[in-house]
Amino acid sequence: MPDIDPANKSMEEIVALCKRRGFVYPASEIYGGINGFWDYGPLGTALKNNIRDHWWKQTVECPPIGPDGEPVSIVGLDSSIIQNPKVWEASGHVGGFNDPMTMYKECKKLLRADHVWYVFYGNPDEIGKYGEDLTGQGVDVRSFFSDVFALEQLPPDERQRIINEDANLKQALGNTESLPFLIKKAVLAGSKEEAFEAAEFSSKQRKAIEKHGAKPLTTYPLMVPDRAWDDGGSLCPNCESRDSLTEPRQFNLMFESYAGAIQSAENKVYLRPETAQGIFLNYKNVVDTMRVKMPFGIAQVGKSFRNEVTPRNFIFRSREFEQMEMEWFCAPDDSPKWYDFWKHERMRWWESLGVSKSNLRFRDHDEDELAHYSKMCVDIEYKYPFTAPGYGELEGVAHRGCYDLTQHQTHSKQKMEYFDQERQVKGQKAGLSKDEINAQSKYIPNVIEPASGLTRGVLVLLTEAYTPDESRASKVYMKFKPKFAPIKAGVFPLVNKDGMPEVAQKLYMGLREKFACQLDAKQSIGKRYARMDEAGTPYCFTIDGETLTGGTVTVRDRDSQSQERINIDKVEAFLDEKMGE
RNA sequence: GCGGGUGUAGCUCAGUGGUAGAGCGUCACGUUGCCAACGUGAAUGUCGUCGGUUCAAAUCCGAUCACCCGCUCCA
Repeated sequence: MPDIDPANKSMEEIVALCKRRGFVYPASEIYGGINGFWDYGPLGTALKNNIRDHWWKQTVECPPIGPDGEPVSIVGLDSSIIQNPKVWEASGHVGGFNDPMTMYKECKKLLRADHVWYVFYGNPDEIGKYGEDLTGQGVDVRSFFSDVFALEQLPPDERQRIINEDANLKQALGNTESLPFLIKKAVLAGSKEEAFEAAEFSSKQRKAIEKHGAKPLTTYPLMVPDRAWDDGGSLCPNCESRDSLTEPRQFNLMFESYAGAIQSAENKVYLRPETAQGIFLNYKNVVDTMRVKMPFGIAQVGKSFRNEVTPRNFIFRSREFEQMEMEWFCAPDDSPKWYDFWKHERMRWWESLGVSKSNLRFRDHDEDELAHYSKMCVDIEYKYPFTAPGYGELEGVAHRGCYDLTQHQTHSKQKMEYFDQERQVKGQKAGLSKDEINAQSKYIPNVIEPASGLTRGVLVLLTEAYTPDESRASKVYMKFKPKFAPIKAGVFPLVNKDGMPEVAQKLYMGLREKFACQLDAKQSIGKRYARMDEAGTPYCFTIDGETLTGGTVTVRDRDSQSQERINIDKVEAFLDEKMGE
């Protein structure tokens, strides 16, 4: 029984085999490579295409049966990588996710600046020198903090009254994502405990603050995310050194380019960081032209681009990668049912690729790590050699609510509402009022998004297939499920004479019309088997003396290395059957 | 971004200042009777790149790039 635990597989050896056998090459290698990019060789391309085709077939052409016993309906799409830049403003990718990073000079710990809280010691005049638009909402920081500190002196009831009357404060408090909201809520609360409650700090944030709180602070420490000042009273949660933060650096996570020959701010465009937005952009087109009705899905496979801070771990995190995403549109009140359905459906799908159950798991996201768009999210994780005994993300199934369509409705001024006629009819039959019927049948759909990394899928199948075996000549073989193997069969004359090559040639010519296969008469039979083991070819057909007299060939099984004889006329049917399994 | 490590033939690696090496693989020819058999022969390198020191650099120094490990990030 081969060892299937990725913890015992060496990433380095997998990378070496990938190069040696033409699965994955370093990109632009002859120029010294380029950080974060990889090229897929002939076998890697075949493997990737096999996974992609299977996903497309199982998602678009032959989708599963839904939880109600009805077949689900999903259509395909191939949207442009470059879209109107407003798309990324609406989606929140511009602005919201250019995470600034900051580092403690003392201990070299790197942090996301918005995960750092800065502690002020309470003198509004001091703070005044940072007078700038801290809030991003046109609120001058000097007067803002003066206001806040003035408020702090007042009894809670009085504070609340003033906030209610102050349009500026109200506005700041209106946006729950905004910085002033957190600050003000924290400051205006009556105690530290209350501040935590009021500011709705997550457990993680709380912990960081608690650590600061161990130091002598004023009664109401101000936790200001998103900004660093060299003299701003910061305290490293790691080494507890004071005031040693560097200026936050802007990390631009989207690739930029210019549409048109002249580079200027007006024609700046972005390479998409996810395929999903292309689907949302065409949601209306699909509804209007494809006779789809709720619930339904739109699927897309394609390249995406992210300027990862640290591309690492082979093709696991590269800056150019490929996604297989499906956006499932449904009525809001049906969304938990579909979230649950797709969560389990996607896990089944990965298992159907031959990935061991023991190497896969679900991981539900904590509330405080959810993305801006997401209500619920679960990752399907795989135990990669470089994460083992831990796991790393392979696919995310996110409940995106109506976030994206609402955003696009707001930004584009195009109606994204769906009128659900089935619900209308149902309402009429139930004798509901017109208003009630409208309320139930008019809605912006909710979206469940199973988004998997195709290139991560390649990595998983490579890892999963990689099987060291000291007992065989190649010392290792790639145990792909036959359906996904880049080469399905080898055809070998046992020796290159006595009419065997001619028979092998004939068999090969027939098979190649249907299967990716290779004819090989060179060198010893053992070498040929060994080569096929490393390429992961599941079956090898060998023409020997008996073929010439009895019309049978041997089939050599990659995994067991055992042989059986079958009639040469049955080879195609044999492969057909094995590929279907 | 930081710290550590590595970089020599397709792969694995030896080579600590004096002519660029081995094993495996690849290719050709011969052989072959089911698991990298054997014989003969062949191709393959700006020693990651750039610069410096030196009569002389794969080797010493500096910079840079890529990969690996750890930290960190990953919408």
